[in-house]
Amino acid sequence: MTKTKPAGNKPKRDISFNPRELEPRWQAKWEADKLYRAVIDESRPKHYALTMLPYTSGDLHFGHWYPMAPSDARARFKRMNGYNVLFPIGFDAFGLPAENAAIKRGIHPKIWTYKNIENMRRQLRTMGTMFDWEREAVSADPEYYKWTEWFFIQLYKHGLAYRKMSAVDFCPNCNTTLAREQVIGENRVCERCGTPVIKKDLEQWFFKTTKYADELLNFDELDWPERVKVLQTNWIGRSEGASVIFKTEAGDPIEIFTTRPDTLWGATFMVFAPEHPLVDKITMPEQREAVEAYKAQAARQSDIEREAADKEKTGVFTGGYAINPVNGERIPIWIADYVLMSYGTGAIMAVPAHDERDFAFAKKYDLPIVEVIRPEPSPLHPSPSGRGDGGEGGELKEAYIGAGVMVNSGPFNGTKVNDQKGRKNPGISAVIDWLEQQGMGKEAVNYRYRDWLISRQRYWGAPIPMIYCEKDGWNPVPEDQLPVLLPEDVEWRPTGESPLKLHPTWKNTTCPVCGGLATRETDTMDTFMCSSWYHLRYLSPHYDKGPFDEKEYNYWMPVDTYTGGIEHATMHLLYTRFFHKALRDAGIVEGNEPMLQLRNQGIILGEDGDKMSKSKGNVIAPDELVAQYGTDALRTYLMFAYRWQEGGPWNSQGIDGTSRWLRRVWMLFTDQTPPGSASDETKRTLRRRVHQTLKRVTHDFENFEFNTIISSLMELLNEMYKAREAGVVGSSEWNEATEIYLKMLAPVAPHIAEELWTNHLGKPYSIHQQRWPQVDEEAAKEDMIELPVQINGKVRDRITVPAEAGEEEIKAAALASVVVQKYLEGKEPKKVIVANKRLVSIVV
RNA sequence: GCCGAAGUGGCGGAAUAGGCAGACGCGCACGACUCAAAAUCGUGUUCCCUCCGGGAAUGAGGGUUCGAUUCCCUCCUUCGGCACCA
Repeated sequence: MTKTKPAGNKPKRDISFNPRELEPRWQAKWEADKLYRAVIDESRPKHYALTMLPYTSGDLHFGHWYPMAPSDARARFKRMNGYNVLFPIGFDAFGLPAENAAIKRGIHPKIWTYKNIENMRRQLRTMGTMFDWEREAVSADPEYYKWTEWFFIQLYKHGLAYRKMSAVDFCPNCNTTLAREQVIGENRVCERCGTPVIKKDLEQWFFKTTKYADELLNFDELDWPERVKVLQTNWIGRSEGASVIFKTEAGDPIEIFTTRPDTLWGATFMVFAPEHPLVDKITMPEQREAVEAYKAQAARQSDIEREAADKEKTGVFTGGYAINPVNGERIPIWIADYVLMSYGTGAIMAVPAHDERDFAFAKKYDLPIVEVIRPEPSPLHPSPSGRGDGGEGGELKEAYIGAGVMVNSGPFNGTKVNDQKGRKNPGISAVIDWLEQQGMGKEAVNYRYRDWLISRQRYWGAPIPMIYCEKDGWNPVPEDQLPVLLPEDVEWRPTGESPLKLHPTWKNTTCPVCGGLATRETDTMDTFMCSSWYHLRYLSPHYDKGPFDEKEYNYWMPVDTYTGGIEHATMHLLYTRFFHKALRDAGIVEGNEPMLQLRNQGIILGEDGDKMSKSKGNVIAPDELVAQYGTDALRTYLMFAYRWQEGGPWNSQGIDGTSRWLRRVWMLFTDQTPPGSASDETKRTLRRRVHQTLKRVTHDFENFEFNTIISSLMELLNEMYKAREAGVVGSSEWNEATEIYLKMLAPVAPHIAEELWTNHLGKPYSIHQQRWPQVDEEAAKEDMIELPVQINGKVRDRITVPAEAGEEEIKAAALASVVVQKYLEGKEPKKVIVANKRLVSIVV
């Protein structure tokens, strides 16, 4: 046979491609062979790839597939690159839906949860992931939550868990208190159920997350998305300033926090939150009635009403006065609901001339306004801004917030103030130093961040292992008595009250200190506590001498790559960082951060562009699609169709594209094509394309650019079809191409790659134990390069030159072009630029 | 109001370091195969014009540059977060 004619070379088609048959077959074999078992191997570098564990809702949907399948592909890629990869999975198994099912349908949460886990395990297996199932951990197993309880006790012993009475967020639908992070948006709704939360005064357990506020703001060791870092930074809300002690006329100290100590001389009144403890003491008899009425009204209002920024300010005078320490002025004390007890000290100095809120308040109640920062006249603004008549002594029209010079400020007159915060502002810095010398105040930092409220008035969670005794107060359950098991014989009230409270005997116990009668804490822990350390439990899920086996910890931790949704930026991702730092200080773990690299996937929307939800009827069920197209097609669709970090709407026709591609891969590898006699040039070109693709795919895997991995593989497949037509089959280049192609395919479509590798190419099982191929840089290089030639910015011609041609050579070739000559009309070009050997630009 | 991200064909999206805009795929159109359809294969597919050839175009406007999707400024739109935070 000489030149292979396409027509005479119709390959015999193997139409046996049947993912529904081959996928389960390989899944069973891999599992039987323990192919993905991850065990410590000091001879290889480790890679801990973690994806957020699913809640046991009972059904795996695209919200699970989308982070997991591409993460699996990347974990497989890492494994082929010589890493010993740990890619575990488990279940976040405590939580309210289980309890709601119990209330509604009378199924015990434990039964509901574990039945769901069974189904989810089955679904997860159909995904074809390399999860090491022997490391599976379930947070509702006593062998797991024993250690959740143990961690609580360790935090308690290190002073990081405490109990306090305060006004807390309460979800009336979920019937439990919530952490501040779990109250979402300006409507202040419950993170789980969307019900607006209310405030309640309750005594609850907290973790001292604020102790780590500053450290949590430091992301130096983290390769995390900028977005997450910004969200966490804003959430913590650090502001720098000073704390200053004012005094009441009776001499009681009033501590305030201010970011503008440079405006202290302009404080013309003070405002307390209505709940401030000093209010009763300073209120004069004549004002008592009005103050009480105002307090009552503020208490009745919801937080949403009260915190609405555009609401007109209201307040009442207490009759009491304070002394401004910097100038001895006697200034009135008001109460107003725009001052919140929950931020700072619940009391402020009001500087109406330089704060919008204070200005509005002063205008409304006709309180004095004293200017203490005067803008410096500039050529652009000859008259100081904010003034009604532009002149000295004129009335301010609005608060002036900007830079200027201090006036009416005693020793600081003439000091410059810029618009920076804290010590970066010379005026603020000078005043802080002075306050400290005078003993009137000190430099201070305030945070928006609050301590983590951990108590939940629910049954289906890890019990808080604390015991209350009339005599000895609160004490932890002795560690040798852990776990405090959830009782199973409980009754459900439709009201949602915790069955632990109602259980007749469970809460009765003995005091670990005096041995007398005592009661258990009946609240359970926030489930975010369980998920704050699950990555540690995966290390040794059945270990019973501690939460994890140190040998495993030392080898695998920290997590190298963490994937999951951004919705947890200020919840789970902040909690788990806090948790790790707290454990570090308790001497339990090492290192400052638990997860070094984080990547967030986007969201797959319904075909209509809306969020997938049962009520909208736009949910796409993975189970049906696996049955129809096979797992490989589904995995590759999810990688190909979107920028992974962004997501987008589901397109049911899109999956035909990847399904077709895999079929074409199958055809190319299974067609019986007789060897041909392709030209050396054809073989060389094929080899070049293979190594160029390999280079690109390798790069894209590292960078989570899954969509271009698939498109590169599609392009190469098209090239390979052309090369086959040109008779390249039978050459060493062809054999190399097929081998490299399947290795590149293996992480994304593990089943078809294995079938073709083992059963059609007859290579040694398993492709998933092969090494990732090396890029041959020489082979990837082009011999000849084509350069566009621009004349005055427009492409007019193309020239082909040897890849190693120098700039002068390229210039000469460009100027020799007939087309270029035509445009030059015999004139000399003004400029000829050869840009990075990618383009020639001629200016005439 | 403040902070952040993003705007590219009918659609999803590509475009090392400022260098050929629209790769790859979906959809659509036409053709081949077929009695027919599906599947498959092939060709075409940003828009406009006088269709040889030329012009315009990456949310809008301006700037830097031989050259801008990419850098700078102003603005618009969408999405996300925070919000009386002293």
